[in-house]
Amino acid sequence: MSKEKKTTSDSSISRIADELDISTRTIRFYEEKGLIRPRRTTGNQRVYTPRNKARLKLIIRGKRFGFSLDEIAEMIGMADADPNELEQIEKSLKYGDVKLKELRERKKELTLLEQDILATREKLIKRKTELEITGSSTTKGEENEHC
Amino acid sequence: MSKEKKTTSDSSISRIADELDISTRTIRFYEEKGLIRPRRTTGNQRVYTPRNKARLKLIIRGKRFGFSLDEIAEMIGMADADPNELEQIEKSLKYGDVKLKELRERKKELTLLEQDILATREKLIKRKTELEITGSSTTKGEENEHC
DNA sequence: TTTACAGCTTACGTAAACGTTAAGTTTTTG
DNA sequence: CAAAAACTTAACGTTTACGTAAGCTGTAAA
Repeated sequence: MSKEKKTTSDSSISRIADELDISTRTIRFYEEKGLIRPRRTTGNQRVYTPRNKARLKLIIRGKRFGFSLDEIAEMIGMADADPNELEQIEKSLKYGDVKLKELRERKKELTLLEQDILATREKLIKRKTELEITGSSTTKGEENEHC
Repeated sequence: MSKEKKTTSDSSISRIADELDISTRTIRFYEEKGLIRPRRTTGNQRVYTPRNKARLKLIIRGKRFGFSLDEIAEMIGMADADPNELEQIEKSLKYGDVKLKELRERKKELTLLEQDILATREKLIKRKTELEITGSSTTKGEENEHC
């Protein structure tokens, strides 16, 4: 009976773009790639539900970890994938598991990267202190290698 | 007195490429960008020390987190930056700190992403179970939205 | 020594992920 | 109701991060 829900929280593409700090072009691009599929008004303009917005956030988050859009698509499921197809569900599940593993791998690497940066930091500070103490005439040798 | 060290562990570009599972082109490209600067033989061929190799690993690791090569360069320091320049050191330190913060931010988001995928997983499993129980005639309504 | 392979530089090609007009439609607002 | 703001599709432009091929040189093995 109540088919049209003016949920108020639904918003236009530019509002969403503002809120998520991305361009409208980017949002449309993600739609082109099949990552989202917002409803349209009678005038063919895009309408985004909070659900759609959450999905966009998810995409953005995935991107920050170096995943390509294609990878993200497979991770969170294409917007036009039929959720009634068992086969499709199985596939998504399997892919999700693989990605979870990858994700945890990266979690470890993240720590390693952090340590690398910290190590570089230490060396820089040491070198800095050296320079500050010895004044400025310490051009010993021609060792041109550093971290 | 002993200037030339044939450290045996030093290796050619193709060996390194193999070991790190990247192309020689990629390695040369990183050099073009100023990220590494290996020594050369008298015949002008590139020689990579373990140190150089470690640096490459670091670059690769950074890339896996969606950092651009330019960002990585600033994070770990350009290969041709003069380490005697105090100003340069200060700059690198500051940038490193910024990146450390970013990195920790991402660490948190990584967990969020993980949870998102787990949530999707749960829903998929639920849906799957539903489908398996009801046989195949559950086209209730036209709810065409999903995670 | 010769030959074949690995490496070097130079340079054009390409895919991904948008940016940027352009030209027309819809919706909002004075 | 008409102007202005927001939206639409379409298409070409741009940057990043390499791929690939050409043409030459150095180097290891027969």
